[in-house]
Amino acid sequence: MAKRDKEGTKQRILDAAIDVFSDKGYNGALVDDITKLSDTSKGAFYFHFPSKKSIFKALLGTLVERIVAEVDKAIEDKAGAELKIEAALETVLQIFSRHEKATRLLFLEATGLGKTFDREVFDAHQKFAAVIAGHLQSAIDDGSIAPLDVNLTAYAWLGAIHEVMLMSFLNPQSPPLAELTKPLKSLLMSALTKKAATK
Amino acid sequence: MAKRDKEGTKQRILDAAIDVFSDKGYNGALVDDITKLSDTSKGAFYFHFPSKKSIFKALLGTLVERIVAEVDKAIEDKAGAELKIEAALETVLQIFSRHEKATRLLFLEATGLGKTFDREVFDAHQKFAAVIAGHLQSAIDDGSIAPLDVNLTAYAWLGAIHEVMLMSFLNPQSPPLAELTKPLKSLLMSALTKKAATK
Amino acid sequence: MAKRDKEGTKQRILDAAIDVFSDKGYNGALVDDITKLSDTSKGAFYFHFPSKKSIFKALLGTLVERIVAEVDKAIEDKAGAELKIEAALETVLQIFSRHEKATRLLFLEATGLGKTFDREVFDAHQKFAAVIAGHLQSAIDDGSIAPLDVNLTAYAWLGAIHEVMLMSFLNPQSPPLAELTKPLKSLLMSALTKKAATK
Amino acid sequence: MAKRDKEGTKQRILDAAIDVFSDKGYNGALVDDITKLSDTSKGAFYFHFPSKKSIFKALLGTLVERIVAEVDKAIEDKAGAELKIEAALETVLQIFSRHEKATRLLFLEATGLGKTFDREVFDAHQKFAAVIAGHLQSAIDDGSIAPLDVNLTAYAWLGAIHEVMLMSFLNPQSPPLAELTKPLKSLLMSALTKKAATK
DNA sequence: GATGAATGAGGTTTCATTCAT
DNA sequence: GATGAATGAAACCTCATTCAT
Repeated sequence: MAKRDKEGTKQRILDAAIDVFSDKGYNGALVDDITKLSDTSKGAFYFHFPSKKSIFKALLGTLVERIVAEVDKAIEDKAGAELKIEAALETVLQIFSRHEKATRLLFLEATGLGKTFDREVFDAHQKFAAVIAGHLQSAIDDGSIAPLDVNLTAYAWLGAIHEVMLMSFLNPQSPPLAELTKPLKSLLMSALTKKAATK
Repeated sequence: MAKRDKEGTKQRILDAAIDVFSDKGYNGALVDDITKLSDTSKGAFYFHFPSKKSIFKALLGTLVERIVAEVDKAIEDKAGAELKIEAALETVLQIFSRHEKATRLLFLEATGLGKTFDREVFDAHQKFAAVIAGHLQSAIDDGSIAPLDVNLTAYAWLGAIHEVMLMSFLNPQSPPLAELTKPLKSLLMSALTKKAATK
Repeated sequence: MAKRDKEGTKQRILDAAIDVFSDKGYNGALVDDITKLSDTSKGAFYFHFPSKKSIFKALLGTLVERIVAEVDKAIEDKAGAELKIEAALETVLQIFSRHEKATRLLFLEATGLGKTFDREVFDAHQKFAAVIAGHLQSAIDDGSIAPLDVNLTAYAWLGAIHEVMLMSFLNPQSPPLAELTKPLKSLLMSALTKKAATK
Repeated sequence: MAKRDKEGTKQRILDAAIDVFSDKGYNGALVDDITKLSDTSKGAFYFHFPSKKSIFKALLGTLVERIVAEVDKAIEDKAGAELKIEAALETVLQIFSRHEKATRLLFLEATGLGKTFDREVFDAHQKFAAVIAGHLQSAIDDGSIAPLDVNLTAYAWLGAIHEVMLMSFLNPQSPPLAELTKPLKSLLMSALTKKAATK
């Protein structure tokens, strides 16, 4: 009906949904908010998605994959450089701070919904953790760092990142997320025992 | 059902509210659920609290203070021992895992509600962070550990703890939170540079 | 419990009720408002009155009688003077403007309650009309004015008075009720054909 | 029940609302009563009106305008005849007695609601008074009647009409409003000093 | 006589979902 | 495919009334 019909109604709805959900939380977001923002209609919404729940789940899945893919690609490019794990960490932080809304949605709004989305939240977090854990493991395998519980560490890192982001969102006086990236990376890295490139 | 208990009714409502909110999330929790569980009535609920929002806020405030107090006391007792900061960390973890419901409420259910409770969530997290930051600072001051950004570290730790707890809640196959306590503590501690009691 | 216990709890409640009802209307007035303003309690209220409805009815009856009595007495004193009917009219207007709250309650708040208080409202208006009609009749009987439908005239006058009062209450820029008294009296009187004291 | 009528639903709701409000008063009228009588649904009601208050206000405004317009038109037609003011008065009375429900709503049910609808009630009465005052002024201007306070007179007349209507509604034994029309008109007219068509 | 915590029926409003067009 | 008026279950909250103290 409007301008760029190119983009496709479904995509416009999905885009609007990210904004609305990340702004108001799952329950606070009305289907009407989404249709208004996307300049579509209730009918269009329910033509493309069977329910409000379903679009939220779709969003969770999609976003995780999209971000994980972006992280993977970015690391791949950067690799070879210093400690791969450091690159991974930096990339995750950068990408999270770039996709602020999506991240907020994945880590904040998706939580606290009772048992409704437990499965999806768990999966999402797990996928991120898997990326981190994978790179940690490689670093161990190639002897860059001393062995450690990669799983626990991955979740701990994820949590640390999440919390720092949360506080930066909530605290208007906090420095922008971008500025927190470097010190946070240092902090997390410092927990690793660097195997001195012996010899 | 009768006029019993005197002050008891309000407390019973608060207790029930913790259970219901931590079980179903803020929006999923019905005022009716709370009154049923507390064996009171809608009227009693609204006599003691002006709204559903208000009891939730009251709960957030109360729980933070209660837990922070418990942590403080526990650390005080233990103090003198090894690295105080280690005691603090261990205590936090223990207490969190003991007050599972309250913690779940503070760290999970209170999030994802749009901007409704931003202020309260922020305050709650800040108070916990302040405890951790405080002990980190003392450790720095007395030369136990090398200087670092105590604030950032406090939030990172809080997030790490939170995320590990979250995953342990969500993943039925995860080991109980209690078992994760020790390794998590080690992980977090390892980020600190212990000033070798030189010489 | 409070100061002038002399006045009696029941009376304090009745006084408060006039204020609250005339301020907020019947439905808008809460039993709690009345007990708060009278510095008593729900228990006291329901000890003295079986229901909210009942105190309102009691009030209607009481006020009408009190005001009618005051009018009667005032006229009696003044009588003999000029046209009795003019004295009556002036008195009614004066007394209404003195008991603004009671009047507002009787003529405004008591209306618009569906059929609930129809009987009482009808009675109240009728009693006032009867006073006016009575004096009109006397004036006719003693030949001061030409015969006319005293009943219809009485209601018309009552309505005219009521409406002028209403507008003066609602319109903040209206001159005070007291100032409207004289011109209104003239207007109403001018509808009467004064039998020139012939001869 | 279906999607029929297009614009019809809103009008059906408005029509039903007039009936219900004039029957039960504002507070006594339930939104459910209105939806039942209009054979629609709660959803339809709240789709068209944001609140119960709002439909009531809408009704007040609409009805006044509709009736005032009808009066204006009727007078215009009749004009030229005798005293215009007499035509106006007769018309108002006729129309009021024809729109009994609407009138009841405007003059009775809208009152006694505390300060909630003061503004609207004031406006409604003012608009009616303005019509009357306007015609009175013309009569003065063209020399038909002697000068007088047109505003005060307009309100007094409105009140007289209102009260007579009210009593006729409340008193089951009262003659029908139609029969009261003529005598009331005479009464009100008799207050005017007819400038003898001199010479 | 008085208190005020407690009751619970009932009211207004919300909002995901449906469906005729 | 899209529209948006309509549905109605369900939620939050109100407030007259009760009753143990």
